[in-house]
Order: sequence, then C-alpha cells, then structure tokens
Amino acid sequence: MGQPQRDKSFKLTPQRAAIMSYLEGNMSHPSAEDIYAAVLEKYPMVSLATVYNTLEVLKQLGKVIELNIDGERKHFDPETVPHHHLICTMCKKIVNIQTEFDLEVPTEITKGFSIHSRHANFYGVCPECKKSEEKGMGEQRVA
Amino acid sequence: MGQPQRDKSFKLTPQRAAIMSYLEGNMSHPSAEDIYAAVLEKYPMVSLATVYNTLEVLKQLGKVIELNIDGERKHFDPETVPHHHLICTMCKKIVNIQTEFDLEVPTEITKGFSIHSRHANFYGVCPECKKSEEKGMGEQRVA
DNA sequence: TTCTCTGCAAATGCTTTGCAGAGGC
DNA sequence: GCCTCTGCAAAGCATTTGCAGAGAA
Repeated sequence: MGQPQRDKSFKLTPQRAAIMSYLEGNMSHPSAEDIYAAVLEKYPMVSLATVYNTLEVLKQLGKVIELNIDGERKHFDPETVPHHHLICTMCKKIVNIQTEFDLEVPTEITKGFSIHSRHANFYGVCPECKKSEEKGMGEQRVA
Repeated sequence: MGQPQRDKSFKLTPQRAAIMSYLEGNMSHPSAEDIYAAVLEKYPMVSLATVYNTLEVLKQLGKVIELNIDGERKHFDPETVPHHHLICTMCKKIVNIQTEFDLEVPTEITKGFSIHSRHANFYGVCPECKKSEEKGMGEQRVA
C-alpha cells in the first residue's frame, strides 16, 4: 500500500537486447524455444528462464503480442499493430496480414459485449505446401 | 502397409457416453478438467486420461472442436458448425456467435494461400463484467 | 547499499503415454 | 481369443518460480 513505486524501470541488459534484436522485424512468430535457440548462437550467456521473463516484460510493455494459435506452445509477434493471420495447416506456418482489413460484427449479435479488439485467423495451405502436395507428397494436412 | 484396417470403430462405452452427454449442447467451452469434474459427479468411474482420450477421438471424428483461445489450457466446443467467438477479457468467458456472418479476405492479400476455413475472435467485456465494473469493482481487465 | 536481473534447478500444470486388467464380439 | 477401452501411475513438455549471486546506480 504505502510502498514506493516499483517495477517501473526497464533495464536493457545484454540478454534483453539480444532477445529484442532477434525479435525486431521478425515475421516468423517464434516460440520461446525458438528465440532461446537463436539468441544462444550469438550469445551463449542466456538462459531459457530469462527468455521467458523477458517475453513477459515485453508483453507487459506492449512490445510483443502473445499468440495462442498453436495449442502446443505460445508464439510471439513483435508486430504490435493489430493485424490478422494466415495459418498453413500443413506446415503450421503463421503469416501476418498487414493490409488494413475491416472486421466488424453487427452489434445485434455481440450479446451485449463491448468489443475492444478483434482477431481473425485464416486457415489454408501456403504456396510452398501446395507445391509439395502437387508433387505427390501425399496428404499431410494436419487440421 | 499390408495391415488390415484398424482404429475404424467407435465403441460407445459408458464413460464416453457420459462425456458426450455432458458436451451435448454445452455452450460453456469446457476444458478437459471441467469435463472431468462434471462427469465425475454422476459417474465416479472415469479417469482424466479417459477424458483426454475420448476428446481426442471425438476430435478425430469431427464431433468436437478444440479451441486454442486460452493459452493456459485447451477448450472444447461441441458446436461443429463453423462459427466465431466472443471472449470476455475480464472473466475469460467464451461465447459462440451463431449468427451467420461473412468473413472474407480479399484474395490479393492472402499471399497465395488457399483458404479453407476462418475463425474470428472478438475480445471485449461481457454484460455481467460491465456491471461489476460500474459497481466500482475496479480494473480487473486482463488483456 | 539497494534494487533489478540472471542462471540454474526445482516445481508446476496440462496433456500424453505405458501397461495390465476388464469387457465385448 | 482378439481387440479396444479403461484406470492408474509415470512420463513428457512448456512454462513458471525460488533463490543466491552478479552488476549497475
């Protein structure tokens, strides 16, 4: 209650800088493990726990968005401008839709909710997977 | 390769019947634990593993849909007709939007994907939470 | 000193799996 | 008998947490 302010600072440590640098402009929607693996290459002094901690802080600061598209693990997106996603059901790739694109629900079907954000996922097959499909790689579609 | 067909049958055991009965028409998007707890009340002879196994089978059969909206745990929806969701960011409630509702993406921004399904989430505050907000319950918004 | 951040390891929580026994055809 | 399904317990992963030490102000 009477405590002075805390948790207000963001200390840019080398580890955090490495993580942020890897995320900067990254369109691959990496998982925490992906980020850990990538950062580790250039920066052996990082632990997975620090990656998780840093992602949590960045999330709080609004610098990354956590995606729950994949039920297996969380993915992170440094693109914080609201946007939608294309998801390949074969290779599980996630691609941003940067184009402005209206997504509105008629208010009569929002059941009294006050909507403040929207997010659409479009599931399909990406061009690369379509090619391997044609080559007769067989049905490997997942969902 | 030369094996005879397998895994083609669906045996309706009491456990499975209880789980399906609980799911039938259920709009609450329960998690596996929720289902387990509910089924257990009327049917003590069920194990959590069986709930998971059954859900996996039902998913394969297209009788339930697995929702990855919540990063903490998976939720299951017996409504298999494609539909979108309203999510309350305060109480985490998930509500179906049954109304037919068009969701199309201009093909020029689909990056060559062949879209076969779509799913939109609308985040907001549900009527109940709006009430408690007004009552001065304070800011408890989560995301 | 004081406070945050880090790495390690342990712990947690959800989900899956191995296995022996039960029950149906 | 043969095969699937079940419960239990153990295992498996992703993620979080406890804690002592390091480092900056």
